[in-house]
Amino acid sequence: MSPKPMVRPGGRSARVQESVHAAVRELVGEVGRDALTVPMVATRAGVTPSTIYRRWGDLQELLSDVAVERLRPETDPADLGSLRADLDAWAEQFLDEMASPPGRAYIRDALLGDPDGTNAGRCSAYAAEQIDAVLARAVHRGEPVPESELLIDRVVAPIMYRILFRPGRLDAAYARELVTNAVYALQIEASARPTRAAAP
Amino acid sequence: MSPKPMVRPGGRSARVQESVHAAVRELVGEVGRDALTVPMVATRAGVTPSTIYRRWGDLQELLSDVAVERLRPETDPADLGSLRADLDAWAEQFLDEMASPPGRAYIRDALLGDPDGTNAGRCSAYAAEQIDAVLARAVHRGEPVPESELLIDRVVAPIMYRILFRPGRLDAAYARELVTNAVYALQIEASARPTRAAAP
DNA sequence: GCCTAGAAGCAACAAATTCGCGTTAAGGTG
DNA sequence: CACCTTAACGCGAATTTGTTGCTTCTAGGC
Repeated sequence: MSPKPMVRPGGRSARVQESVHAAVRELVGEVGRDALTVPMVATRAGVTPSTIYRRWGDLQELLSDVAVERLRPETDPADLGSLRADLDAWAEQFLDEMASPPGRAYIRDALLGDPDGTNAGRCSAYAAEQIDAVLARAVHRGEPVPESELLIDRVVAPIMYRILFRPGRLDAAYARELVTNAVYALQIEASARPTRAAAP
Repeated sequence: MSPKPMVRPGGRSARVQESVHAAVRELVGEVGRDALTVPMVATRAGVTPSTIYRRWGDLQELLSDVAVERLRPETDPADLGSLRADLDAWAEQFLDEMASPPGRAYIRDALLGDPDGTNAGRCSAYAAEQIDAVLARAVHRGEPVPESELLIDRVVAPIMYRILFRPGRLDAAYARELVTNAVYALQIEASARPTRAAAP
């Protein structure tokens, strides 16, 4: 389906892939994402359109590819000494990047040209890896930690849902609030199950 | 941008809109969503292609339109006598509909051809309305209720996030779990703080 | 240094999209 | 109720985009 599975790792194929990706990035900056066309990208990349059609199928899958590439976090989450601080910082940065206009565009593109959900899965995996890294450090420090699934449901999901479905704005305070609630749930769980629980 | 904002409410425009929507629904069933083309829809609807291009811009925006129409809930949430029961039932049905293959397809389409987020906003509004209806009934019964924002963050968002980004399955137990946790948070809040009760 | 096969180029073709312009018919007005 | 105004539709030509069969190239294996 996605005609891109195994690009020959080296050689001409790799050069073409890189050249096409670069062309997309340049042209998005120059003429805007909406004015892009496959022939335009092909010309800039110095390849024939049929090459792009054969390898990516259509413009959307190509853009999806490029978008996922850009959504890949390039740095590990900062280590600020405590779970809470790490999560706050990570969530704020995550929200910032994802809710920014280019971030939103990348998310949309990634979902768009993705018939089988591969690219979407990759995006959620990136977030999960970052969270796992933070949790692993906390475990190493001896702190109690929540399930990473809980953090995905309570922090990542609401942010993404609002970005995709709701018009309103998102600020760092919201990210911290989500983290607070998630961690608060942890404290409850840790202290006692029944109705009454200690306040922080 | 979306050339559909003010359709002349009655008369020819309305007939064309209905005819085109119907053509899309029929053809999706007959040839499949991926084989659809604008000229094909136009022929079936008895309209010229340029009409569709002028009014919807492209196939994606048209599909987005049709998808939102289909995502509109057609019935009020059931009244089972308690907040908890109503929420459980609603969440299960919501998950069922959204996570089903056609549901996933509609969600994707709705997001896809939606440059300004109007249609996405409509989707989230549908869910919010349903939840508000459930909450309003609970308030009327004198039950303590959570903010509807909390339910959106804790129940709707995780479901939608998983549908869009994660490969795994979703079952009714997951929906109930989300509701449980959201309502559990309410109990904590209610016991730790004084207020927030009925005021219809 | 050959083979082999996947990938890219080329070119002709088919299909989709855009556009100018004349026509139709909602909805408002006197 | 006849008349106007104008958004929306139809038509067809012009342009652009997407597809396909075949050839040529080259990476990777022997």
